[in-house]
Amino acid sequence: MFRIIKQSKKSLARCGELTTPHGKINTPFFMPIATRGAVKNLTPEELNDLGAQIILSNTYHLLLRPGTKIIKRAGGLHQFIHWDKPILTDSGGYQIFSLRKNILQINQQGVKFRSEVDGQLISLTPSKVIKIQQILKSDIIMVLDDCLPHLNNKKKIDLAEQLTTHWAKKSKQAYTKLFKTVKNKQRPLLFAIVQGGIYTDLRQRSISNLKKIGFDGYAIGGLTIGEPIAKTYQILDILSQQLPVNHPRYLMGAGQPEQIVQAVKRGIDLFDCVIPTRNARHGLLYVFNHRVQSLQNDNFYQKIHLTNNKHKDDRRPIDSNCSCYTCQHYSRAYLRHLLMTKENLALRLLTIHNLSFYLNLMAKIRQSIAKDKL
RNA sequence: GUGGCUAUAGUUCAACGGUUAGAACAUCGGCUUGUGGUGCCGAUGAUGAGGGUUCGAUUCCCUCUAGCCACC
Repeated sequence: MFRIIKQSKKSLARCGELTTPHGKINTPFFMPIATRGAVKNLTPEELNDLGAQIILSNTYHLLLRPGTKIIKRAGGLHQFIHWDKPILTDSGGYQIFSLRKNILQINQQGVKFRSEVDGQLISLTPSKVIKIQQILKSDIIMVLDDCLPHLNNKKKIDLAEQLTTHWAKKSKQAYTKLFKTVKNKQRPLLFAIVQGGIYTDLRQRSISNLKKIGFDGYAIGGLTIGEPIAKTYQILDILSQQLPVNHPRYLMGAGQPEQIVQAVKRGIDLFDCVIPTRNARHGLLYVFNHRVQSLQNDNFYQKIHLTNNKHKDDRRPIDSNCSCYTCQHYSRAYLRHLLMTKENLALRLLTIHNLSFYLNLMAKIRQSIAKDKL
């Protein structure tokens, strides 16, 4: 399922190969986000050309719309959205966090909440969430988890960790039952989620209990949600000592380019984040700083605010060293014009560039690990 | 040419005889971490010109200028 191809001699970074029903993924890898079944503004062909090996969709959002019935009739999510490579489906645990005010009840059984779409009462249980992801024909199934805002007191974080672990156990039971008769190669992977906030002892307890249950991969939740970044790295340092070495590790929701590099050095294999796609839509573009070769230096990239007046008549591309479609054909002046006049083409072209940057970053990371430079 | 209406920020509109003339959009700058359907925060920026009444006028009066409408 997961094979480590190269372990860096310099850090805990490693290159790996993750096998799923819809193909293999070379890690470390970044998953573009397709919450509702589409990476905003791009076609699957464009994603493929950019080098995307896997995308992330969201169980919660797809359950609300269009609903499992429609996707089931379409033959699964891959067929429905015309993407034949792997898909990871997030469980909806994060939406418990971000949509907290819609929650009516949360306990060992699961969570009850009002749909923000039409107000109807919806309940999710750990096993139901696994079942939905089976219907979607997800390649990597995430367990339901309880992710609290980081400012909560330790007692609450403690309870959320216990609840997450309890749900993980229920998830594993449901998963085992559902896929009992499925051949190994057809079987989706099941990932657990480590919680415990910024508390070392809670994180350790979380990992220890999840390892006992046993999962295909281990995700780290509840980080980069507002805590100081030094704290994030500190927790990652501790987690990297505890997580099973031969299983893939996924840092959920992070982050900025330098954060990805730092996490890779601490043994993380998978990432997802809204930053490249969302920032592209708001005119914040990422470019490599070609004078800085080492990814160890946080200045290896810079950000361009395309809406800034200084780009008004700039005939250069966003990055003259970038080979993406956007940089090959369009000037900053034109792209700024498209953005300022709200032409849809701007969103598409800028998304192409930022995802190109992120996917190239991951390729550079893999190359650096191969050469023991990271 | 005659009559009427209008004149406030780059634009569209508020306001009131009395603190520092508001808002939206635009512009300028920043933010966005498992995406709550293109979001959030902040900044710059105005009473057409001249005179009069008044303690005080963007507000009331007069003249000029400009625009719009109607009539000839």
